[in-house]
Amino acid sequence: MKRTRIQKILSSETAIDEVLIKGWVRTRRDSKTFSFIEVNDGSCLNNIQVIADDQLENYEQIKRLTTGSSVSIYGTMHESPGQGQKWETHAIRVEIIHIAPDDYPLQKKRHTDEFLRTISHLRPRTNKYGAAFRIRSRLSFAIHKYFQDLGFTYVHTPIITGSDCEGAGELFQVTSLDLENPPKANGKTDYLADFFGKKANLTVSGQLEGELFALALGDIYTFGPTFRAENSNTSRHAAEFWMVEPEMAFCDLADDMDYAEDFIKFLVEFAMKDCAEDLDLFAKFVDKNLMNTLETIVSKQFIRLPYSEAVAILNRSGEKFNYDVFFGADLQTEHERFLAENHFHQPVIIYDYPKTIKPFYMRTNDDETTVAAMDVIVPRIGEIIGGSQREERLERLESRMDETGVARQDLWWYLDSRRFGSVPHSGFGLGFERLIMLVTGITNIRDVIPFPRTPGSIEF
RNA sequence: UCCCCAGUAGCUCAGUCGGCAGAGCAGGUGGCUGUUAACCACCGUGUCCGUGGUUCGAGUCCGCGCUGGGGAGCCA
Repeated sequence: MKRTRIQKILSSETAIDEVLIKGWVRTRRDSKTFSFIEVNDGSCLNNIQVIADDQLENYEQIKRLTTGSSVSIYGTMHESPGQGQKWETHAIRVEIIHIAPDDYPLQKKRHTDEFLRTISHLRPRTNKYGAAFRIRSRLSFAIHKYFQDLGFTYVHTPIITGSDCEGAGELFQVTSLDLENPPKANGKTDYLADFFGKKANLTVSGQLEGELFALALGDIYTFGPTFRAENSNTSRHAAEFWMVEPEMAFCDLADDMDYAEDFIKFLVEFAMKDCAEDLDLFAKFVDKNLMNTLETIVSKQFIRLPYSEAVAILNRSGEKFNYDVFFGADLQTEHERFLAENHFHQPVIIYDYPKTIKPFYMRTNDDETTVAAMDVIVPRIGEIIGGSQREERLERLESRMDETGVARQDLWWYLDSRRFGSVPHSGFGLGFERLIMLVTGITNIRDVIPFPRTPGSIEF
């Protein structure tokens, strides 16, 4: 007999005669002539309540079942006379697979997120983290569903890259050289002797390669791990994270913003429908205002605000900021959060930033001072998407590279895309962990990724 | 990298003015009960993060370090 997932049993409309349940004991309560065993198998948030009668041959052992122990239970399904659950299982046979000793670190009561982070190998066994990682899985699927249904092509851009000028932060170097004793040429490390014959790094973005495929396949997206060696110590940054980067040919900044807004709305709505039970845990215990926030995202049109107007609003606000706001200054977290949380109370897309604060590949606007860039700012998280229309005009692109100190010869292949059938195109990057934070109300990025990598921390 | 806060039992925390280390939960034993963060009684638990100092005496005050958290920058 095959095991039945608890999710399937509990969601059943009609009684299932016989079931084989395999899972882990969450808690046990003894009565006079029987014992209630709560079993969870990870397939859903809820446990199934098993009634183990004292007539069972191994009842003495059953009474020693501890939290965390693994069991296999064969029994019959019945409507539960008690409150709190529709179905329960009356055990015919309880096989104890493994008893967890009493130093099992997870207690039945609440633990802090900080403690659970020190036992990341066990935290998926808790309600909260089980729910978070089920949602993470469903949202991964939703990303593919969204783009595949629109006819986008999924592209696997490289993880190891030879270009160090992708323009987004510090890089992790990849090498097969012996770091204790590297080969030298003219007193310097000789990268000709390294694995690829030149310096290599982990990718900080698949965008540049993504553009090449958009200019061949039309609409593409990437979804994969991304690495930044920044010494960032915040609740919103990790050294290894997952990013979604769509890139669309024949697409201007307005279309780009339309996609970004529609995409976020789709994902939030998907989670609300598809992960209702898990989401309910977060609405109850993590963020009481979560459902309001999510409803607002789905129902309200995002505010679209040129950077210059954002600066004007901030200056008019009378709010005291730590950083001054003026045209040409990058908007700080405090400014973005003020706009999304205090001023508009909803997601805001800020666009047309001064070119002086943006990278070389963004398209220069007709005013010659701004570029066709956009950031999507959401309450509580801040920036969740950053994107732009790309500079498709070869001469403009080359002069921007010269201005910003990016060597043309290193990106000859990128420039080729503007040499042969160049077209207007746009794209953006969405931080997947930040999306999960938005959807669940979890406030630390370390708690939405199974085994977080941050400066000084790579356990598990 | 910078600023601020914290570190006491397996977990969550209290610890007054510098004077013998203490609760809840978890665990054990017994009881009660179609229970559901079950309940009641009893029992055990310590490198007070490390290190140096001040003091008759330091969990408590001071210096340094480590770890964790919050905020900022970098960004997704």
